[in-house]
Amino acid sequence: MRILFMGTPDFALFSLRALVEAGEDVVGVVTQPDKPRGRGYTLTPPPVKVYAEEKGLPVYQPRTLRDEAFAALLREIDPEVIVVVAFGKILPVNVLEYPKYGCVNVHGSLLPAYRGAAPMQRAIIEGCTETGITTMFMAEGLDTGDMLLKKSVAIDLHDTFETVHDKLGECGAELLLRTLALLEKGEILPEKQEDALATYAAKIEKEDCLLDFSRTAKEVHDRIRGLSPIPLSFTHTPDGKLLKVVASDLADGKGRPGEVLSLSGGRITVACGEGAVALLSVLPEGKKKMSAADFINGRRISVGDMLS
RNA sequence: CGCGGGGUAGAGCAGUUCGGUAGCUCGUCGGGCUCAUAACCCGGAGGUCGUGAGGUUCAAAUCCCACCCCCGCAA
Repeated sequence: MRILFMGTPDFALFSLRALVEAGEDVVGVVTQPDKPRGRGYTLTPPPVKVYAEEKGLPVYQPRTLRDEAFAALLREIDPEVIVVVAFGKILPVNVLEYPKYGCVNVHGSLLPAYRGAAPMQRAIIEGCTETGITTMFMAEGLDTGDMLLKKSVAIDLHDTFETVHDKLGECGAELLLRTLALLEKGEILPEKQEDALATYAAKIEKEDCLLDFSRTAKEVHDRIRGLSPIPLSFTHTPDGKLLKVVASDLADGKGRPGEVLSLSGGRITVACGEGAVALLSVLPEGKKKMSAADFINGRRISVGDMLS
């Protein structure tokens, strides 16, 4: 099959790499335009572009898919199937309808749960013990298309966005290959989503990252790991400085929510509304990630301090 | 020139405003206490203070100049 791949970040790379390594006929890669990022607004290419160029694949970075220029490009490339993984743009109807085999999307949740932008993070934050990958045909609505294949992946108490992201990335790649193989043979049965059961995983906003220690220890811990290592949850030390939290664990103890209960064992134990969490690794404002032990040794925190 | 923080012993920091060759916590090494210990006590080692046969000065980690590197925010 002539495959046109559309994707942007690292998550999409798992799938693109799998296609390439499986010898699939990837005839083109569409990704977001380079964007100014980081200090000094350096123009940075998306990960998918970097990889695609390494492999000598044609890369396209249209500003919009909704013009005649892209329609013409599509006819020129003439894909039989379009694979979309974390692309970051909505596909217009004319694109959705173009390929003979349709547009296949790899989504990081067990649909219809967690439709939307941040399914992995939301699943962890909400304490799920299971999530997964769904491949589906793309439809006009947001992640509403008919489902093709599904595979679940466990989330354990110490998984983070990073570990789940990688597990699902690999799982997605594997499922994508199987989906395409079955699709080509016509041996796949699309299944409608039960819209009544749908939930949404909204994009992560800054306010999602502020820790609320009045919640239960489990909820605080789930939020910390669901946002680690990107973008990281945060709180503030008594001097008003930002303190991001990289890693945590559940702990024993009780006190006023946000109160630092103990600094022993290289752990910063903080009281929550119910129970306590131990901060194991942090990122102070203007500094780099460090262990809680290092932060403690620098004397930047004392027992009794309130984090907010 | 988007905003900002920083480069001082293996690690995390203080000291720089008011120049006078450096201190804290941890680690490490040795000794002690203890049934024992990641606990405690005593002692030690370890630093060209990012770079510059730079500038100012009797004297610079501390002031000035240039350069290199790291990081946070915002996108």
